[in-house]
Amino acid sequence: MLQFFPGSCKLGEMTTSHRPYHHGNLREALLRAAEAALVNGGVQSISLRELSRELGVSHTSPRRHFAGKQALLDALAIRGFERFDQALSRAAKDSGRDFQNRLTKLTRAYVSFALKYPALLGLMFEAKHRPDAPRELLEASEKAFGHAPAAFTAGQADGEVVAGDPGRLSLVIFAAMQGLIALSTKGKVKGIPVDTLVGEIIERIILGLRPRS
Amino acid sequence: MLQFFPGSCKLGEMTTSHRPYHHGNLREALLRAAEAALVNGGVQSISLRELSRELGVSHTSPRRHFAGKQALLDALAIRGFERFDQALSRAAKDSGRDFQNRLTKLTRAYVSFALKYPALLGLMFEAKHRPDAPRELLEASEKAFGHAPAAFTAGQADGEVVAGDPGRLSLVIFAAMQGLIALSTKGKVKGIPVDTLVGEIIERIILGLRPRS
DNA sequence: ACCTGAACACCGTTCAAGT
DNA sequence: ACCTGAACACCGTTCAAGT
Repeated sequence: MLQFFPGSCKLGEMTTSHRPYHHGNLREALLRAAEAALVNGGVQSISLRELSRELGVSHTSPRRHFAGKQALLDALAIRGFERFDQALSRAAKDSGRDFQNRLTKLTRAYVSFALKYPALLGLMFEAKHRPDAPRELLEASEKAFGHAPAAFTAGQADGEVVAGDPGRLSLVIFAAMQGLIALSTKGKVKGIPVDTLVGEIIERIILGLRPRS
Repeated sequence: MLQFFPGSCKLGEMTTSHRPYHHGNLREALLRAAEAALVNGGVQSISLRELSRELGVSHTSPRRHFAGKQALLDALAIRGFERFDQALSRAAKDSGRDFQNRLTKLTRAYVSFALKYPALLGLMFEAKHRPDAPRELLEASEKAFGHAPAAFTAGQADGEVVAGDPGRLSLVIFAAMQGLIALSTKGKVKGIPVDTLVGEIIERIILGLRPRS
């Protein structure tokens, strides 16, 4: 499954041979192929040799772009966190200032991401929890996970949420969603669509977060 | 690291050779060695050949006890669910009838298990979510996850919990805990001990579960 | 029954060599 | 710079053979 990458051949770098010496953008191609393998057969199915074969390149070529297999997996995770951050940014932007609405939008974006890229999300968490996770990965993760606390800060300003550290309060909702996703298989838990459960859980938790009148 | 297993040599099965032909209880030994490897280096580090080497047995011997590597991992997961179920059973038994207390005990047992056997819990979930997971594994999982719904049923009878399907309501708390564990590394989230967070989250969620007066 | 050794088709990683 | 082929030390799985 060969693919074209827009702008992968820089000006003046065209080669005349039928099988070009340079792949053009091997790094990008490897990441795409690796994600495809991840989706199809899980992390276990990602093999540098197999990826190289698919891309018509020697099995040692990936070494030019990634220090090893783990480095490729980390790069995949970083891209995942960036994509995750974009999805949450959009959700936060599209929602109004109303706390419950904003939290619901944010949460649905989270769950939607998890259902769209389950294997990738698993890889992301695994990578993040590795003791020698690279700094860039941790930064990307922290950026993405900063959206919920921001919503809680706004909610407190509007008197919709009890006082307390926003990061700590938002943990409740994020943890619940993360767990719901972990417990679910293919968008359902015990036959109930996750989307339905999301609404229920948010309502329950928000009731617990409201200031006591 | 050789170990003795009580009762591993059945009566009359003793062999006189220095290096016995029969291992005695290879299945059990493999499972123990596999769990040790899991704890030390993760699922990736479990190798049938390496385990065989450790146990002084040929690398094809595991085949007599497990259909393949996946079967060994599944067996490990089933044992994990059984151990998990025992821990939750004990917690439910030791707690009184008070809903919040019982739920807290149950939840702490869950979190405690997760912190004690993080790699095993990961393996358990992974195994459970595999499309071709064996029936025995799913049964063990369902048994362990039945304790929380039971607590909710009791809570409803005492007027402590809103009406609704217990399994569905308990999902909130189980999901939150599962997620908290997933987000945490080594018992802490952002430097805050998970044990502290458990109490906070349970309180918040229980407020949301109380019937509106 | 239970275990073995050789064989097969894979891995990731290293390294001297090529353009 | 970027890529290659051979080599090394591993895998899981299969299979005919041994006791």
